[in-house]
Amino acid sequence: MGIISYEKKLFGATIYRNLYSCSTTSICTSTPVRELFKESPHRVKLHMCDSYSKVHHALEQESLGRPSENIPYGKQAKSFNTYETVESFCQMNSIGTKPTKFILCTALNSCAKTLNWQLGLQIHAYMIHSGHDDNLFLSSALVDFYAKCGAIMDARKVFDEMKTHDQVSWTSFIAGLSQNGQGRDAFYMFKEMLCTQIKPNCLTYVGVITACAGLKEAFELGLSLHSHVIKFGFNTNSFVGQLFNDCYAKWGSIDHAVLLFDEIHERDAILYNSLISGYSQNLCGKSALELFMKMRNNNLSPTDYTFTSIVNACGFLTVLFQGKKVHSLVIKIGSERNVFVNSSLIDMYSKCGDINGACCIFDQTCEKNNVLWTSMIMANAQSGRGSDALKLFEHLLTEEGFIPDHICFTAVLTACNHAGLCDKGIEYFNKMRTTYGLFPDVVCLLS
DNA sequence: CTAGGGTTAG
Repeated sequence: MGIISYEKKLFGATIYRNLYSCSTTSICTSTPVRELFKESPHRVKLHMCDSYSKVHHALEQESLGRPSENIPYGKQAKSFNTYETVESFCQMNSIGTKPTKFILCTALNSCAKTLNWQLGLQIHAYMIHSGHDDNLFLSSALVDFYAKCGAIMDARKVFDEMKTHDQVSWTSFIAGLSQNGQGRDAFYMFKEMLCTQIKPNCLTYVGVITACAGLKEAFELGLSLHSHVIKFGFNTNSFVGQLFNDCYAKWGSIDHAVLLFDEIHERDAILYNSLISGYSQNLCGKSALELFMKMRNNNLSPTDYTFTSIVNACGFLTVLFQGKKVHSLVIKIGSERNVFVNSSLIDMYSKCGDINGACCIFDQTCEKNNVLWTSMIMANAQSGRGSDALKLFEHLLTEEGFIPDHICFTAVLTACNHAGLCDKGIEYFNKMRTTYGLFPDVVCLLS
């Protein structure tokens, strides 16, 4: 891993920076910008820039790409605006206009949404350079930016260095911790916030509930949070209601989830998706299908999320006719390229015994990933095509740089079992530990 | 004139 150095200019400020590789891991281990400003030859230096033409060129080479086609339909318009914001900002920069704190705030917000790490860093640099770094709005936006880019340590540093905190900065940081898998810390920060004068609002609750949903002792914490929410009257907020709905479904209390669902009167597609997924994950396929019909009767258009869960339910119920009907709707709505939907479809077709249907979906999917590949290996394995499954697996290893996980090995071992290739199975079982560092339980081999 | 939120697959 070599050291890559780069030079960036923004509004007359030049940043020199050394990075260990430009992969996303550098984001997590990055040095906070403020540190980089210390005068040191190998660190960042700030001085006046004489050529603005270089700026635009440098920025063009960065991650200012267009949003990919995978962005969910509903979010696309918003996302384009965000990209346009970044572009206008860069144009402003190239003609030498100085940005105001309002513009910086909007641009930083767009950087957070589009994960534009390089530009966000430069804005932070400019904030320090121009004395905007104690602005509450900008600091909150910065906390959000770092957290969204996965640099939670940097987010914490910005948060800690703020002179005063308000509702938004607390909420941004709590949400950031939660999004970075530090649910426990998010919960502690929430408790700390309750000790201050700043009162939480519904967005704060969204952050802390999401955090709590991923924890081991979630149920206990969730119940106390829920009573807290009811006490302060936030239970009528549809976001908060939906999250609890989701939590109860995740914890297996599907009855609780249904009660909550009935209490919410303004039901949007996401709320339906959430309960349909809850039914599907709790193996209540029939209820999932019924709710799906209800959703359609209410003129709510199904999304990729809906299809993924409902196809899953069809697979569980092994209702091929229903499954095919949903599949045609998938094509009609235009979700046939979504990798989540297609993994579910492959699984559904194979569970219903239609291996050719599964193969068709697999062949038609342009952007494949580990889960989709594993679905296809499993589909072959369970349809008695053990050797096809292994052929696919070997092809992926040699041609596609595929790194299998333990679920994939379960599929491979199932294939060996069905094809009667006991020796091969033991060979893979050993490879699992030696080559991939996966520690299987013996059940894997026995299956 | 500027900031923060929810749902999906093997």
